[in-house]
Amino acid sequence: MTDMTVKELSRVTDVTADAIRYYTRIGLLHPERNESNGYRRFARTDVVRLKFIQRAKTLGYKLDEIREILAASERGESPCPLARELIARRIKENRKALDEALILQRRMENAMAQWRELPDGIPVGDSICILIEQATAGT
Amino acid sequence: MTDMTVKELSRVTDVTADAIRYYTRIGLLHPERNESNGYRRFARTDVVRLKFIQRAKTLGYKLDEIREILAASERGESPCPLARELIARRIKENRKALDEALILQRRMENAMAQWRELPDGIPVGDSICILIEQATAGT
DNA sequence: CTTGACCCGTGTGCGACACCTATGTTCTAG
DNA sequence: CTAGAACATAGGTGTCGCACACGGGTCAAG
Repeated sequence: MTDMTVKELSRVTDVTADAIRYYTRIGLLHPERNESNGYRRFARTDVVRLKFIQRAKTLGYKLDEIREILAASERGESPCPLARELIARRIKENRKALDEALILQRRMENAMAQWRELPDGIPVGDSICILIEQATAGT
Repeated sequence: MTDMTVKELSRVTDVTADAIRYYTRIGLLHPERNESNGYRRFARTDVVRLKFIQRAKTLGYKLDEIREILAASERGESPCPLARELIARRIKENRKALDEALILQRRMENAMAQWRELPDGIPVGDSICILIEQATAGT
């Protein structure tokens, strides 16, 4: 009786209907189905669950990690050790991506700065774009 | 006669065969086909082209941007104005991603530090994982 | 009863490949 | 000359987190 459709859950949680359907597909939510029309029927507990998912996402967890955390919780186990373990991995991986993005940023900015002194060129022979070739000459 | 197979081009350029096939599919390379067995046949110019693609990638260009640059070059136009324009966009977008990754990194590290003082908890009532709920309490 | 405004479900697309499967080809030993 | 090993190829699927498109269903107002 207190069940909600995708759209209603969307309004309450401020999560798009598409995202909710996606979460359902990958097993983060498991609504029942309305026999007559096949629509998903979400319970009140799904509101709590979905809000939790949003929170976990802001902490960097991936959706399949969130699924594991939810699963542990459903089994009555403490998901905390898992949460600690997983966030350590997220921190490490994000740092790596961060460092790579920083290096790329510097490389791009250096190239653009260097190019301010250089004229455009017409492709000749094996040259395709002199700017790009010049900026990556050392590789 | 001087044509190469995917694998040979792969060895020469140090680009995986899968990547070469992918580039072919999306139109960055356009090899001919061996009539008898359907294999791709790359010319010497494709070596230059593929090496250029690699260089452009290290500068952060996306593959469809590289395709535009190559296209301009093939038409005999200077691809340089385009290259300048596109790198400015890459710099902006990468900076945005970078900033978001930095914010996330801080959020994760703060959470983990905070959690060192907190005990694990068993899920009770609406609580799924007290650590995650506690760290995101302000949102 | 019909028109129109919503809403639903499933399926596809994105980016840049890596990996897998089922053939197909070439090389080698006997 | 051939059986089988060893290698190469093409095409398809999986990745991540959704957004978007398509075709159809539902419901109230007129």
